[in-house]
Amino acid sequence: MAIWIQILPGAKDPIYAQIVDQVARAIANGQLSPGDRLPAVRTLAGELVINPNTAARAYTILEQQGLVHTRTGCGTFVADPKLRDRDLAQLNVLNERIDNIITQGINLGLSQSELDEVFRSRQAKFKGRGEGGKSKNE
Amino acid sequence: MAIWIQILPGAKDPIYAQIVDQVARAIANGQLSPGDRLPAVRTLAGELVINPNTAARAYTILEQQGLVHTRTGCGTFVADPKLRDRDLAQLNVLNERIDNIITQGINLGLSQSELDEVFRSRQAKFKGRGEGGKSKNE
Amino acid sequence: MAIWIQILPGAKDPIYAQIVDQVARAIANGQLSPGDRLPAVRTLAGELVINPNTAARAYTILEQQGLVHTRTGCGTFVADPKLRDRDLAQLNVLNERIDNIITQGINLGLSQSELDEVFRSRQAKFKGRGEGGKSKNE
Amino acid sequence: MAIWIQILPGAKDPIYAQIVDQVARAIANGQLSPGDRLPAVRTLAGELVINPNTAARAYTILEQQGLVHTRTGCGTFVADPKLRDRDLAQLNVLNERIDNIITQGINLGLSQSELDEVFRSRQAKFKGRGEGGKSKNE
DNA sequence: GTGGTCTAGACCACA
DNA sequence: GTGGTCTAGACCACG
Repeated sequence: MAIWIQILPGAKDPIYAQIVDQVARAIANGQLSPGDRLPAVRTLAGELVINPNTAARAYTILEQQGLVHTRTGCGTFVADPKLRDRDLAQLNVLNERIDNIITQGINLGLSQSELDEVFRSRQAKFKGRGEGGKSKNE
Repeated sequence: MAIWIQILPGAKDPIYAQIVDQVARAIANGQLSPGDRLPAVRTLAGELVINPNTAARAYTILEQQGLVHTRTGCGTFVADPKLRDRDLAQLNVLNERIDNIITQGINLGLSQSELDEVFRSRQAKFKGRGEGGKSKNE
Repeated sequence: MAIWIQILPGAKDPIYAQIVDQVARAIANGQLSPGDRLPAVRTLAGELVINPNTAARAYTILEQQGLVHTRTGCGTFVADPKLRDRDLAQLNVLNERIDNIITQGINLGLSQSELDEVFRSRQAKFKGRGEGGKSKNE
Repeated sequence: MAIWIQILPGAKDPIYAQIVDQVARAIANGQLSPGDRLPAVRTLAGELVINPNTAARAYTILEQQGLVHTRTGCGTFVADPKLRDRDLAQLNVLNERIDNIITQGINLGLSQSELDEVFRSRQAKFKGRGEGGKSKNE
């Protein structure tokens, strides 16, 4: 698997955040599975033509989020979901972000049913994981 | 109506963005209606103890988003939703943000049905507007 | 208040971690109170004769831990304890660290009562905060 | 007794440190008694699927700490506690680590009594050794 | 070869 | 002036 991460130079998000987003999304939709190895920091930096520090920063954040685990001298790997700690603070962040989206949707003129439909259609693209029962108490 | 905008010291968003968010949300859930007048820039800046430039920047962004319109010498008013045109670029931004939320939810361990439930419960808090007729063809 | 942080060049902990530890300790024992301003990144870096990036990294970690909040263009301030999220994952880390300490103490030849006495004597030096009732449900 | 050491993929500590910690803890709580033989370096490395150098490094550190002694050609054995001398430098390290724990506990919102209770409850799990006579003057 | 740390110095957004 | 981001390039610990 080559490197599928893309950096948009004109984006408002900083480079390291773009990497974090794309890796997180790949994990969420199953393109990356637990145990999969991410490209080495220097490799990724070389491919994307960015500084290795910037790539390393993205990996550090992913590790803090519990999505990957890193072993010096060995590499960076997608973490096992069973080992991820559920962070209540992150759930609050999620609620806040959902409210912001609903706000934007309404002010864009979408009705509630339209917004709901949009949400479901986007969600349908994440069939790789997430369904199949409450993972909360596993 | 006094000023109900709150600047949170621990927030990650810059002050001007917090103002934009809260005004947009107030419009979305009906706390602010079309034609309502926003406090003057100087008034707002005085109440929140912030730099007037910061307050002015927030109003500028709200105007760019088409949520308010400003009459020099008169004040700033909530815009009429019928006059807002749906910006395709903004819809793309919305889709992008929805994908980010779904990603975060899944990686937090929520199933699709759980995530859907969370989305609906947050949406229920925006009863002021949004439902009651497709605004698509207005 | 001048800068009281000290960097030990021969320490095993990296510089940024030493700063984090000392600021966290100052907050814990009341030398720093909520709302107090930390020295600017560049100021601290200049005083300690380290790179500004290293100082900034320490502040970033303190912010992630919820001990300080940072406002670009304004500075870095000790956070209000009431606004700090209680992180269950951090409690697990705490338990792990306590087990490590007890292990080290026992293998050093201390009896349980001796170890207990040591713990209490160190704890007595943190009278600034922490006592006065369960802060859990406030 | 088979090998009970576990390498956790998500741990922040390097592999050799994880081995040191677990052996030290097993000695502290009595799972390993003086004279017990540790698995050979090659055996341990084979079972844990790690580099033999890594396993050897762990044993070297344990020997430097005085917790085990190695007889070339014979094996590695848990040392007799009577032969361990208390290292003043190590006691200072212990105090430093205790201070760090108290700091973290207070900043997590625990009161002194709560923190004390946590410490005692963890300590109760180390009943195998440590109590039953001041080892101070041995 | 892997990631982690540090330095040096630049540019930008925010207030 | 504040912190945030990025680059360039060096050194070290781990395996």
